[in-house]
Amino acid sequence: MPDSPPSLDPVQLGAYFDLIEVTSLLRHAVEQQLREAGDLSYVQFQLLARLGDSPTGSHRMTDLADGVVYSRSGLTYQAGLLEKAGLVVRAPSPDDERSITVTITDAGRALLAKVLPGHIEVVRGLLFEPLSRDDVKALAGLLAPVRDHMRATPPRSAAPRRRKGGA
Amino acid sequence: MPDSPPSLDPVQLGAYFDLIEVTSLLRHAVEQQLREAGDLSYVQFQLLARLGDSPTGSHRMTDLADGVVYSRSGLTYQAGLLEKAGLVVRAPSPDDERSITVTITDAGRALLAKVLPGHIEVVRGLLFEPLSRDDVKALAGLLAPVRDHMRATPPRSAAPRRRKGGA
DNA sequence: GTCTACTGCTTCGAATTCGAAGGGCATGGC
DNA sequence: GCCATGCCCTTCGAATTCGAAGCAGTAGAC
Repeated sequence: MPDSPPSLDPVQLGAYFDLIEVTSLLRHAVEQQLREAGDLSYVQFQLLARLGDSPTGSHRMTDLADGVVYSRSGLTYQAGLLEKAGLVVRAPSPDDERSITVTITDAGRALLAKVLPGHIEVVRGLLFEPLSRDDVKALAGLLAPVRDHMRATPPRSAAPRRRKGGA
Repeated sequence: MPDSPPSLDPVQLGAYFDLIEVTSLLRHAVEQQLREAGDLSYVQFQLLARLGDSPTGSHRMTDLADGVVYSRSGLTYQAGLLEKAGLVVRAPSPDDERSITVTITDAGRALLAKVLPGHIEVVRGLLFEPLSRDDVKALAGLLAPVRDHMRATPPRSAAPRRRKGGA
């Protein structure tokens, strides 16, 4: 069974490469800013931001891990750091006894509020500076379906190596 | 000195979040595929791909590091692994005695050829599946100026806190 | 009621990452 | 020619990451 032609369009290839490079550069810049502004790593910031966004200020561990695309063990580690720093609190979920609910503290909100403007400044300066309002709209319109598609796609396992006789 | 309003448009925010999530998911999927197909990390694959793309099959260490947005010490480590695996060769540059030229070997090219189809398959299936040809063109058209802008922006230091008085 | 399968989080060890510090070559001023 | 400055790569230590294994709690079958 012959593979499909093993190459992407030059345009696709360029888009893919640029996507990787752009996010890498953005991530490095953002990490540096967060480190300087509040001694936070990007993951930590993402976690705080996600908690701060929640109406209750809380999330389950697993949901947080899925939200920021992170391993569970890594999240345990980071949650430990954040808790030790007094930025979040962990408590067993009243509902599921095995579940842990993470809640942002006032200190966490304060730190978030402190670093957020600088963060946004970097993102705007690097990512949105060369884009018009319509450009951004177009970009958002392109990314949304991709995001949904990726979320829907079997997230982990499902190794296609499985040569099921039938399929 | 009043800051600009410290928030991004909802559209901008959505685009930013989706960008991060999409690349994170893509990266995880790609890493898993590369690991299974050829026991390569993403960085290693990027390095091999970059070398394979070069007309000479070679690059200086620094250029490689800049190309894949990586730290120099990290590159030294990875180059060591790749060399130990026989996928690349390191040699002092004939020109600059202090510079090291990394060259991909036949084994490196072979491995690259072996994992590339699967890699492309994953990228196409996750990133380009929900996008039309015109969508991809639009995406490429949006990312290119951002990439150039980021490249032009002071790559490392130069904390933008510097209120450039004159220029 | 009990057993089995599944979910949620944590611990553990190994691998990777980065920044700071160090050693060697190159370039321009004198 | 000689020195100061800067670039290029490497070593070093500390921090972060992940997957596999382990420990609970939950849900459904019987």
